[in-house]
Amino acid sequence: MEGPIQEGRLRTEIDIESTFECGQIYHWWPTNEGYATSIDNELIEFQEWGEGIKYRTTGVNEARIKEFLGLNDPLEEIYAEITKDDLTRKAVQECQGLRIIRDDFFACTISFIASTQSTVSRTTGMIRRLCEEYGETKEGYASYTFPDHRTLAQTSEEELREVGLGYRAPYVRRTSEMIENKEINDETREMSYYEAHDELKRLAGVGDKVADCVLLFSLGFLNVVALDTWLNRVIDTHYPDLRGETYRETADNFREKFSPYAGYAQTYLYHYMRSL
DNA sequence: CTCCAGGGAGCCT
DNA sequence: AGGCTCCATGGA
Repeated sequence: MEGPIQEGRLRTEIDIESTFECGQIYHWWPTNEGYATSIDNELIEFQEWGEGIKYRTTGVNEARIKEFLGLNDPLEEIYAEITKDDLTRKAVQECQGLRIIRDDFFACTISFIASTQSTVSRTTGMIRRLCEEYGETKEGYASYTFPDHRTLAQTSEEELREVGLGYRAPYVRRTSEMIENKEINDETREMSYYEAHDELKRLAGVGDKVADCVLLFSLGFLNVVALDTWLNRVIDTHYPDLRGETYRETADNFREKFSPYAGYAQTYLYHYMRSL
């Protein structure tokens, strides 16, 4: 985080408001003109620009910025694949420019462990306080880095509870410890979906839903869906034939219907339903 | 006061 | 494997 300030512009279709506020990332802060966050231990701020976005950063390179924001995802092709009915058409229409990010693995995992049995706004508060307490910032930036696994592994459960994690505090601590000690195989990007899913579930506080969030919002598995209360409601109300006996069966049915971009279908439906 | 929130772990059958 | 209960805590 010591490099010179770098600035740049990217011509692309993206709506940074929905991209940051749709519940796929929690370590972000509002600025006068846009959004501040961190990527891989460097700070960055984005704002809208006529033909796309502009940014300034302490050192994230452009390729990583494009990957982070999902700018390599073919939006028009994705829209064509996931608009299968009036509901998905409406969701795409209302959320135009929402992109799925590739968050840092550790930040994403801890964030979704914190999100369980809570709300997006409360989780955002927890994660912001966690970053403000254990991460780093720099003059001129509104954001903080996400604390590293070593730091959180060495933080006590009581201290973690003070940022509002509640009963999730021991999970955050234990998972940080497991990652710090390389107790899980970190080659998940090279694995099949089921293999990677089961590997992630070995982490403390990570079950089916959180594992799928990490696969989708960090590891680039765009055909993965996270079955939460909102998507379950959407399925029961609009796609009852997709309902299976188990989490896996239902998720597989949904994934098959919207393949190969079921994760985009899920994220657009989630954000659209929550905006009503 | 009760209920619910981007669920998961532990224990039981 | 599948079902039940408890887990903090803020907001409605």
